[in-house]
Amino acid sequence: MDVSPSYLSLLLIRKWESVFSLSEEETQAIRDLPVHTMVFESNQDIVRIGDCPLHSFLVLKGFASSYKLTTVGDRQIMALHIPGDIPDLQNLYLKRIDCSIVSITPCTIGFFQLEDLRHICERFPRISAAFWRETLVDASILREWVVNIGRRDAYTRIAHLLCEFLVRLQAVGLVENGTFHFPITQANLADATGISAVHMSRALKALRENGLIQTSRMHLAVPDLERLKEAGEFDPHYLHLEENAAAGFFSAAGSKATTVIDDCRANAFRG
Amino acid sequence: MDVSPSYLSLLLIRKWESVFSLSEEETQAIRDLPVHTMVFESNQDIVRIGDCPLHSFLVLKGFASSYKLTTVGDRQIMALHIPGDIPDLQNLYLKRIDCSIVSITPCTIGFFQLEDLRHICERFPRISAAFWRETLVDASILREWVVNIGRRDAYTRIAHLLCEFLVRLQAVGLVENGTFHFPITQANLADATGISAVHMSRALKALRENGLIQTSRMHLAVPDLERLKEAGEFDPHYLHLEENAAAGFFSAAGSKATTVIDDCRANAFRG
DNA sequence: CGATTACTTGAATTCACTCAATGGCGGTGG
DNA sequence: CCACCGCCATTGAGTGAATTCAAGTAATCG
Repeated sequence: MDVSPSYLSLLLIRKWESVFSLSEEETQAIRDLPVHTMVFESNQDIVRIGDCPLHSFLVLKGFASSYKLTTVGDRQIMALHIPGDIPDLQNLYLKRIDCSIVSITPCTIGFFQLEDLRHICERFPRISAAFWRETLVDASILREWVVNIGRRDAYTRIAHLLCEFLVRLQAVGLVENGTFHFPITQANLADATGISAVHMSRALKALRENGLIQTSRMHLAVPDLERLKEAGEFDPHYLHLEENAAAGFFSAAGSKATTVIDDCRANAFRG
Repeated sequence: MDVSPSYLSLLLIRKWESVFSLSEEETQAIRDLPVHTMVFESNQDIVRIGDCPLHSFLVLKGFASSYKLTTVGDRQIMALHIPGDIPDLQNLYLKRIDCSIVSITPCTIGFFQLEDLRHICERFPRISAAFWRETLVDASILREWVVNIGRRDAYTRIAHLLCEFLVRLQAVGLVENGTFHFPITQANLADATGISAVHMSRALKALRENGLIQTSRMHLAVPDLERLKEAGEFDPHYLHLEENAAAGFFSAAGSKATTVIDDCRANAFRG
């Protein structure tokens, strides 16, 4: 599949209009953002810790993760990125990249210049706020991860992570009947939850035996989301979805707001 | 001690000028931000999870922490806040507060209206960027916390936390000869590192016996920071300090940049 | 001075880890 | 088409780090 640059902007616009209704001029500015598409294999570093960033990128297809290595060589994943995410948006105003980002499945990535983005943010406060908000939601997810890893046992922790993943995928239309494409190894899940790969296998088995999940090679099914939420102590508030009322941040909002381009949604991510 | 509103703005200005050099107009806008000062006892909630925020606040004196409770009642602290921090800046563009913030020592707090802040950010892109950057650094710290809690053992984890605390305090001039005011209970430290209070006691003892730290009731001394850094696998890059070069984000920077008001620094926080 | 809170220490337990071996699946190449 | 290799997942056994429970000490405060 090929992905046109203009399609990229649709993704961004769609994502935000639930929160900020953008004017014609604003959406046009986003459309004009030059984007360069690239495809990655699994397990390829997209950006590396310590580098000085000139670009940022949007995930169009596939999953990626942010991670760091300890001096002992252990790996910790601190974020999972799904289509529609801008995993390294934080680099917009940070000089050095503080964590590496790697594709965990084959990925289609849209790169753009940070400088271009900074210019847009300077000119359009509302777009700036929309991007800013993205990074704030990411931080909120990180806070929940700290709680999850710090205070919940492996079983609960994994249930929580899977709930989060499902709900986020749902928000971009990648879940059907509680089932979604899930080509993520147990080793990756272990690195994301701070447990060992062996224990991950055992805990997943327990979740399976309790009927909370069904796993196949490439897919994961959640027959009863409510039960999984309960098992994972999952409360979706921290994801800050469905906050359309937040549009009120700019009460005297600009000119004519664009209507959503809805049909870009469903077909978008599915391969 | 009393803290004048104008003093608050000095704090902010000082903090940022190392990264963004602000124009007269911009510093004035910050000075004009109406601020309301308030004093809190230890262990008082300053903001509560679930509320809809209208204000944000700056820590002027004392320490605070962001936390959440699990359904079992366990507590996890996901951020420690020191003077100069704006702990809930994330609420600027999030509708609901996703974690509570509590004073862990007596605190002097400066409140301001989020609406006022949004207006400033709309008018001054560089101020917006400066605030934004604050939230990005907070997120970077959260990522490191995920690594710390997820992949390091208790001993290393605590050493790391103490290093971070020391380095951050150093940046606002609150450390003398490796010694700083540290009226934080072991229970709080335990909640911040995701271990039990009992184990915290044991691990601190080990750190003491290895000569890495000296504890007294209200103070903590680090005789050899390099050794503690090594023990904690601590690399300060993630704090994104000393990035003055980042001023280059706005190459065609505005009018005449203000000079630092240096003397506001040392006397500021000390009680 | 008694009450409360913070810290320490010991003992037993448990959750999760490491090490190690095995089984399954998918791709590759003879 | 089958044999082989590599990756991933599983399972068992033994270990270990951190937990809970419990008791006791030290410091602080009204």
